[in-house]
Amino acid sequence: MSSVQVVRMNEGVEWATHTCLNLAWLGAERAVPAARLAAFYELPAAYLNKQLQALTRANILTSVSGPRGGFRLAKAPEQVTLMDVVTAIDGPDPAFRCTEIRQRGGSGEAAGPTSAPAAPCAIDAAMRKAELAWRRELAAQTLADVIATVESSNPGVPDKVRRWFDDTR
Amino acid sequence: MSSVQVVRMNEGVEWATHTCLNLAWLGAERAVPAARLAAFYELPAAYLNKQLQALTRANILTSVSGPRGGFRLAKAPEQVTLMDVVTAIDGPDPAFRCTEIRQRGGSGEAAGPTSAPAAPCAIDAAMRKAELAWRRELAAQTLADVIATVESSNPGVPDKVRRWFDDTR
DNA sequence: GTTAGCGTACTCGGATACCGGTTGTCCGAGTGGCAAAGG
DNA sequence: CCTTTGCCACTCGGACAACCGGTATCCGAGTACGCTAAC
Repeated sequence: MSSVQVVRMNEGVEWATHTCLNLAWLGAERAVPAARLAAFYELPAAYLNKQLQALTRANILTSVSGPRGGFRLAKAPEQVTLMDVVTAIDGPDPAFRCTEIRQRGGSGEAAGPTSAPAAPCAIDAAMRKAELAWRRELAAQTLADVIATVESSNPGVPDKVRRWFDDTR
Repeated sequence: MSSVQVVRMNEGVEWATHTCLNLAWLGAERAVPAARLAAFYELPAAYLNKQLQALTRANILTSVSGPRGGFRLAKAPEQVTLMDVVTAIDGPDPAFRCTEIRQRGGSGEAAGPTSAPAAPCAIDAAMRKAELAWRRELAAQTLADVIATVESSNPGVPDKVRRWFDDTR
């Protein structure tokens, strides 16, 4: 009843990040269709396609249409931060939106000339500060960092990925 | 089209926090009904009531029924962090939920005995790290800190609040 | 005058509808490759 | 054998529907106050 998990982040973020990792392991030479990328994780292809389009708009991937087409990384993994990916999928807006309710009702009118430039909302500032820390932490981690972590704790993964995408040619 | 602001936080967080500030300025002696607290910001009373119930469940407020009833702060403002408020309203679950898609499809079966205890998901770890920074920042700010900020940049506010709640007795 | 009892009005609390947005799906536009035909 | 040309299959891209969770609302349970009436 009370556990309503509201701050939920878009689920496509997980898909997009994993897919970016796979694309990095496969190299930026050949393009991989969305359908194949989706099949690797048994995801709905059309919906993953939607996420990849968002990544393309954000210049994280490049897309090429037609046969032999697909997606590939637009930059080196060192150049793409997790913040970039999250922003591309989840949008650029902050989680906490100050709607300035303090200006309404009781506090608003009674203060004579409303023109008094109210100081910035302290609550908004505090929330913004916390979100900034979150963004800074996300921006500090690149795809290359995540790749390094995976390869160190699970060295076989890159080969396995390459093998799978080659076999099911 | 692309700007879909997905990570949005529950709007009630703003209402709840502002209301907590007002309750702090009014003192913890008398209880204030949800209807009056809502009227101050011209908010829908029944819905704010819902948020205040959540704060009560989290032991941030105490509620008393009947005439002369209402809500009051359960602790000193120094004892309540913004993290407490956000958790009470938005729920305790993290924004990023790792669904472990990496276990499915191509990577899952082919690795012989699936029993191999896969290392923790690196993406999940990175996201969790960022969220931890966010939580730490929220936990570092108490209601008292926010109050101090407001009173320093806008000294008249506390009196104005008290006056309004006294006048509309 | 005092006190016990009752009615009433006010408040929280949870159960109940409504709506916007994420999730999921589909079809059209564009493009490169392949094959066949002609030189 | 080489070149050209037309067709076709494959891919992205954005438009369309469905389901879920936040938004908003309402009515019932409980309580303290105030009034009345009896002692």
